[in-house]
Amino acid sequence: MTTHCKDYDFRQIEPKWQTFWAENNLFQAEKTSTRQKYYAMDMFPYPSGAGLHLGHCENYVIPDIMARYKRAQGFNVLYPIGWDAFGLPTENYAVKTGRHPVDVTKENIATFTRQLKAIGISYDFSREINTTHPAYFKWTQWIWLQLFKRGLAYVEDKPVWWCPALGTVLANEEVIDGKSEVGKHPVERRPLRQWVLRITAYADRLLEGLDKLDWPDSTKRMQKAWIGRSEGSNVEFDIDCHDGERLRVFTTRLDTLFGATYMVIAPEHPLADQLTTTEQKEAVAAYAKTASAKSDLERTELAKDKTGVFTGSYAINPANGEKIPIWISDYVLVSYGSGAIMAVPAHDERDFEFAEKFGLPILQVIAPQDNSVVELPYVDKGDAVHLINSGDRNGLTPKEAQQKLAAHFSSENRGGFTVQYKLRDWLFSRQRYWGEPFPIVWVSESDYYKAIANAKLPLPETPVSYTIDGVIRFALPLPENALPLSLPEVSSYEPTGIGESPLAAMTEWLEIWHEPNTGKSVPATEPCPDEHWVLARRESNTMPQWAGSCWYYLRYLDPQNSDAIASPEALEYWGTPDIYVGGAEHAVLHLLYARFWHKVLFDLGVVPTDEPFTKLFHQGIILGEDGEKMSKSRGNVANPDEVIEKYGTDSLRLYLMFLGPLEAMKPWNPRGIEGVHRFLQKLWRICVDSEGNPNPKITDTAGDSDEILKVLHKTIRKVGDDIEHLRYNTSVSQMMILVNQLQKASEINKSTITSFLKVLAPFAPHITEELWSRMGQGGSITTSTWPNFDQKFLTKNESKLVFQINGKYRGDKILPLDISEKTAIEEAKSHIKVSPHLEGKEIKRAIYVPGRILNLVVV
RNA sequence: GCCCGGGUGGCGGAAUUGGUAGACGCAGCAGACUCAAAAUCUGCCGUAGAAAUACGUGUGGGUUCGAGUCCCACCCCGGGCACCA
Repeated sequence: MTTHCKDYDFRQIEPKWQTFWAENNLFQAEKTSTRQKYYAMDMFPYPSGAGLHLGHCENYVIPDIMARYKRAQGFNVLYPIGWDAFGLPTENYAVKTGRHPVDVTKENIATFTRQLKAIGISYDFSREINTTHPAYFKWTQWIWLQLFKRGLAYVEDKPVWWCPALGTVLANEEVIDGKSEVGKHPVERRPLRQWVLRITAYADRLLEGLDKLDWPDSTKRMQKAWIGRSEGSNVEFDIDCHDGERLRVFTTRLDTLFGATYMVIAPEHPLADQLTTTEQKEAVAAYAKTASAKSDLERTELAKDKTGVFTGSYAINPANGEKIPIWISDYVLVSYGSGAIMAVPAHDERDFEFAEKFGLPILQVIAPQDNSVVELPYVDKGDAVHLINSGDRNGLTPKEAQQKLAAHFSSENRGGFTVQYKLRDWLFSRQRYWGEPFPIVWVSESDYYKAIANAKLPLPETPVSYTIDGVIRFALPLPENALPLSLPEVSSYEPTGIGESPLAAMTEWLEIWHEPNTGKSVPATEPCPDEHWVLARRESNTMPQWAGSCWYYLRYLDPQNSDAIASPEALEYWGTPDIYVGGAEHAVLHLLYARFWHKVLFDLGVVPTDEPFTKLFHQGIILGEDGEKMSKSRGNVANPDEVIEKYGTDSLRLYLMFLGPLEAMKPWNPRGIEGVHRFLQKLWRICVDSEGNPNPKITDTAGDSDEILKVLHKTIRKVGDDIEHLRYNTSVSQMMILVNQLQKASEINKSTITSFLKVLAPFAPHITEELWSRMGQGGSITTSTWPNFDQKFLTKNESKLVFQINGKYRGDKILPLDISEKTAIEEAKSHIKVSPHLEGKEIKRAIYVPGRILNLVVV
């Protein structure tokens, strides 16, 4: 079974056991089991051409150790792997090389698979998934259809990032500082027809759900901030000389209404034109033009200086009937609230700045209870302040005033309490080839009604429609049984350069006769096959890369199922991951999107729970030797293949875990790995003599010293405990302490060695398999059970008592735990190092913590 | 600007949550083995000091018999958000 090497030859040992595991399918989860399940998962990789880096290794080793540990604990463990393979880099590479993305993806996956096997990750490869396989994205499309059916998908003209150099649209996250992430080309805003998902309908549930999740606080906070729930009120202002027209604002400070001395609307506000007077037309048009040319970056980060223009119109403050001017400024965002605000310069920093710049009146309406003079803007709103200059509301606290005013306006049909979110609906389409096609076709209004009359389709209550060149088009879903809708073969992945995906040029695929019941199609250039077929145009946009990763944790449960995303039995048994490990960079995007989809699936009755990831862990970043982020340009990149070649993967794994807390940023020290490598060498020599035979000092009959047994059992307990709490670094220390002890021992009982090998196995699975086998143990250490620690070696009846005089350490002594304070003081007095400090002093006070410390306060 | 997280030897990091600061490892020093080197093993390794001892966990204060750990103020580093009314 074993190799025959005399020395620790990891180059022989590691591949040997990797093959053994694969041949014996040791990591396959049982489909059904009476055993308790444990589902470990890491964020599946995007199979790039660059291969694995150390960050990946850390990411995957963390749950691997957990999975191996849980297997040893008797759990039925599911630890799967898949590929998040749609995406721009592959498509760009395909464009550049003229190769098909499918082939490029295949090649990259082969590289990743080889590397993952080389680091000994115990994935169940029989459940491997790939988001670009039609059998997988059939279900991505199916989920999308369910969203569509529930009215959660709609179409909108939205300004998006367009990169002329790349000839494509980019996602927000692909734009950094006004430039494309790839190639650093300038980008600009362009309105394009987009699919949008109504994630805002789930804002409250996404927010509330966070409370019960075992996630890093920082990530929960980020999601909370991203959702940005804000409670306030709507108020509608009448407009002077525009009878019947009202301007609605959202405010969290309704109590300051009397101090609203002007209003501001966003440049894109729908009433902007109407409110602009003839005299102001030119100025407003000029302002709107500059504002729209500004990138988001300029409008937010850089534009500290307020700009704006007067519309010429006035609103009536409903609190006091005052006429107040309506301004246009880009410090008001059209996409939040109603795109208009009431400006209260005395109590809002932004309004204050604007009013100062344009000479608008500033009226203080909130003052401290004692009416002392305060500096403006004054933003306090607690119970220690009250209203002034507010007519009959004077003297109220902000809270009281808000309630009374909201109730008043509500009765007048002029507003009332409401909630706003920062969260925007999710822009869900990309103008790319390499993504999931949308399972809909665009048809005329009459064809739509004709089609739905006889076909059984996942239809929304209100049809989704869109006007192209004055012609209205309706989104007709494909029937579910027509899925998957695959990507057509194209001759070129070259972007069209006109803001459309390469699919838009695939006329044969795009313009079709469509059979609503079956989803069958023929090119529109052919004669219409039958009278109930309709003339249709496919959607040329594709889904973003996030789509496939929104539900992959469900597909792992039952990856071959062709009738459902997974069987109800699998969904019930496996539920959701017990631990999910991945980088913090996905804190709001992937992790929020997946929660949204999961909640929709819960509402549909597809999944039994309403949260996908109950326990989440972010591994830290591995920095370069210089403490900087690893990057090719810095030349500080450590390559895992090279490290494995030099030290073996067990050393790599162990060192990555030993570096420091798993969640911390840690610099890679190429020499540091020698420490853990020596540790494994030492272990090898303890077990194997120079001829390659089992070391004769290990026998079945050897009596271990008390000291060794204590350390062994402490190690068993500590490592188990540390794994459960993801504190692997201190586990490694503890195991080193034990090995240092074992090395000094002249004889060791075999059971001590085998117990220790089991404890080390999750961290260093290859060497432990080899030594397990050389110790004459049968089978695989992978299927052995975790050792129990014996409490009798861990309970102490004596311990070191530390003597302090006035809080300073002066000596210590090993003493029974249960001695009285009096005895302890006697011991201190007779202690050779302690007694001099007591000479001629009076003991004023003694603090005695049995087994720990005796502190004598003397004068 | 706002919200988090963190500052411990030459370095990565431990510290039972208020009880000997520096576990474990890297680097370094000395010794053993060796013709020699590497590897391996043994010992030392916060600063000052011959020692006793004193001083030491970003800075300054405080609470406590006792503070890396708790409280207040400040400095620095990292992350997130950034006109969200």
